[in-house]
Order: sequence, then structure tokens, then C-alpha cells
Amino acid sequence: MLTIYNTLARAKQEFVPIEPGRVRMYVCGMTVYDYCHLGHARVMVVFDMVARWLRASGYRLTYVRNITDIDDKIIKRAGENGEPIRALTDRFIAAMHEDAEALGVERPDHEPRATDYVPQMLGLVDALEQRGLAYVAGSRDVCYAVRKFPGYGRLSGKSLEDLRAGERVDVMEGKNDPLDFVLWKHAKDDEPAEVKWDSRWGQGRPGWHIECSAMSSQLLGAHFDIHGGGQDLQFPHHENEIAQSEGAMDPNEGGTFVNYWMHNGFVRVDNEKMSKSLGNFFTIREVLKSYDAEVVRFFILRAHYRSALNYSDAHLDDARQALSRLYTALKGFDAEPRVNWDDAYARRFRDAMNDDFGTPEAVAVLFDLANELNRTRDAALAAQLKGLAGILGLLQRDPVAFLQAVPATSAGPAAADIEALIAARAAAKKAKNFAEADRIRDELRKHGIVLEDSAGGTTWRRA
RNA sequence: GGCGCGAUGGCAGAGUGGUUAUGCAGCGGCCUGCAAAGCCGUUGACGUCGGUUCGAUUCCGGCUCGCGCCUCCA
Repeated sequence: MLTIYNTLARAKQEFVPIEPGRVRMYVCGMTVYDYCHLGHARVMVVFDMVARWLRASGYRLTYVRNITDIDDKIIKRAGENGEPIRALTDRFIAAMHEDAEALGVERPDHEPRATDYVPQMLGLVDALEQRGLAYVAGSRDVCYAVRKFPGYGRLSGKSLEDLRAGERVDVMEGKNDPLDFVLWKHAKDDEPAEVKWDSRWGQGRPGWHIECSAMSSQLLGAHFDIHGGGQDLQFPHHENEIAQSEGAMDPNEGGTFVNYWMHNGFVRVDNEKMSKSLGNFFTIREVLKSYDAEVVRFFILRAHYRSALNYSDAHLDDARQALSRLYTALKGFDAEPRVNWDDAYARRFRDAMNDDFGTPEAVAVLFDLANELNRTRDAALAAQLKGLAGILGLLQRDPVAFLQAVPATSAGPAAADIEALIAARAAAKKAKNFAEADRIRDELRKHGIVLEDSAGGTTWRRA
């Protein structure tokens, strides 16, 4: 039985899908005006893991992760670059796909682009206006009247009184209430034609929040099972999505927009949230210059998805060492991944994953398995290890290839040169010239190459 | 100011009302020409003050510290 920590309930709950055997999941994706950073990597990896586990559990899953390709920052960036918006967003979508693929993140079933769903957004705004939840503000923007939606604040645990809008931010002129948010932004003269859509409120473009309500209902229906995203989206974004989606429903039908809300924790740097605005972010591609992408994935998955995750080189080094141990255990086996669910390790793994996606415990099971594999060298255990790890998207490569992989930036010695030195050392060893053999080994060690002698000969790996 | 989350051994990071994960690092041993890897053993922890309990790191409350949201943000 799967339990999920539901932000809406602030507790773990048994997961019961709306339709037996079928799961519909929507995750808020990226705004594509720049390269993805490690915070984005975490969302992608975490919900990829969730998707994999749901499928491994036998559910038929439809997974949607959207792309925001229209908003203020995109318009600004395109203007700065002097390029069309579409060129900018296409470029960064391609980059995002490269990053995701490197991290072993499978493509969601749908990756809707906001600009392809403007008619659906307008339909929602229309419905909201008809139900008296939307109005045209003095700025000519169409806004949502937050006070008219009874459950506002339920997800984030904030009451309208607590929010005290205006405390930190200047209130936008023309809104009835400071907390009201924009559904449809009225076009400005200096904006490019590319960001103007016709509507019965005049030319304009969608507000950010309405995008997700429109795309999710179009692709998953008005009610679905799981909605995910980073913790920072809890308020106001997800709160607003609920207000929009439930507010636009036929009052006679009503019902709950989403049953389970999942939020992953932040990636931090020096104990502070990694973010664009703080400027303390590392892009995925930057990190991948010095670390193997699987190490980054392992680093993310060895922590629980809801906890904060501190990023540093030292921690990635540590993750790399740990992952090497797993691959080392698999060395020498040409194992096909195969899970035997009757086995005690597999059961522990499953219990861990079913407990709100407990990947730290699941990873611990992998290490226990590796330990027994090292002792017994039993091929069935190797298949089991590779099978369970595969559910997490780990350990599917050739072990030697992983252990010898070179980070993109540090150009270590070529494999052929290393092999030549190993041969020379073997000759020296045979002649009992241990001083020379050790000299060669020390020489290679200086270049980050570690030699390992065994009965079958000498192998090497990158330190 | 309001709301929320957290504090675990040198580091990372789970978990549990009593037997105290997992990884890295350390220490001792086995293996090895010597190493490395691996194996065996081992040191070491639950912020603080109270309460509940036969027993609390685990439950409850106060305090301290850290972080996040209340603005765009994964």
C-alpha cells in the first residue's frame, strides 16, 4: 500500500486513485528563459522517480509536466537578446531536454507548452467571469476575486487575514483586493506582437497561474490524482490553481481539483535556497562538467524528496564514492536487471518506496544487497541489485564504463596510455622489480587513476 | 509581523517508545610483494529545559538556533 504525504492534509495518506489502476499526475515544469539549475534538476528527478515507482507498482500513469513559454521574464530576456520569443524558448526547451536526458529523466507523456493552450485559458477565464469570480480591473487586466472563493488558503495554510498583502509588496493599482491575481494581462503597446492574443477583453496574454489550470484539465481532466512541484509553488501558484480550477467548475458538479499535492524540498547552497533571484545557482550543465550525471541523480535520490538538500562539491564527491561502491559490486557481472519481489531485499525496497517514496531507505537496501553480493558473488543478487536500482534509474550502465568515465573538463590520461603503463607494470612485477611497479602505480595515481590488482589481472578506475 | 518546516555521530542522511539504518571518513584485522578493492570487527549521535512513561533521540510543551513562504521562483 502506497502512502503519500499530501500537503493539503499535512500528513501521509493512503493513496487511492480516482480510477482504479490508473493515475493522472501533473507537475509544474520550467519557465524556459535560461538553463535549468540544480533546483530544477531536483523536481525533474524526483517526479521521474515518482512516475517510475507508480509504473513499477502496476499503475497505468499519465504524467504531464508543462512548459511555461510565455511570461514577463521571457519577454524581457528575448528583448535583451534581440531575438524572437519563440527562438528563445525553443532553444531553452532543447537545452532542458538535454539536461533531463543526461540525468536519466524519462520524458513525461505530455509536455504542453502554454502558448498552445491559450484558447483553453480564455475558456477558463470566461467561466470564472460568468461565476462572478473574475472581474476587469482598473488596469484592464482580468483579475481573480480571491475573497469570493471560500477555500482560498487551504493548501498553503494561510488565511486571507494572515496574508496581509501589501506588507512586503506594493499593491497593484486597480485591483479590488491586494490578494487578487491576474488571469489575463492586458497588452501593452511596447510589447511585441508575438505576445498578444485576441480575447473578448481585448488583446493580451495569460497570467501565469491560469496556464497550469488550463493545461492540466485539458490533458488530465478537471479532477486528477497527483499534482507536484517545488515547495515554493505552494503559495501562491498552487493555491491559485485550486481557486481557478475549482472555481470554474459547474457548481452543480463541483468536486476536488486534485487529491494529492506533493512538494519537493529545495536545493540549498550554504544553507540558503538556490534560486535565480539570489544568484547562488549552479546550472545542471555546469555541474555535469565535473560530475557524472548519474552521480547527481544519486545525490538527489539518496535524500528524501521533501527534505532540504545542501549542494556542495564535497557532497557530490561523497555521492560519487558511494555510487562507485555499488558499481564496483556489479563489476564482473553481465547482469540483466531482474527483480524477484519475493526476496527480502525487494520487499524492504518496496516497503520503503511505498512509505512516501522513501528513497534513502531504498538506497540503503541497495547497499546491503551490494554487501551480500560482494560476499557471495551470486549472479542472481547482481540481477536483483540492478533490477531494483533500475527502478530508481540507477546502475544501468556497464560498471567499468562508469568507474572509468572521465568528467568532461578534466582530461585525464587516455585509456590506451593507461593500459600501456599497466602492461609495463605487469612486466616489472613479473621481474620482481616492485620499485618500478610501484613507481608506475604512483605515477598513475597522481593523474587520478587507481589500480586494482586481482587474480584475474589489473583493472583501473578514476579516483 | 503572520504561517510553516527543521535541529541525529567528523561529514552526508534515514528511522525508531526499549534491540540504536546506510554511505563517506577513522581505527584494528584478513587478503596483497606492498597497495587498492573487498570482507570481518570497531569508535562515535540523537540542540536545550521540562512533562508523560517502567523506559524518549522517538510523544507533548517551553526555549534557542537555522531555513522557507507571505513578490517572480522548482
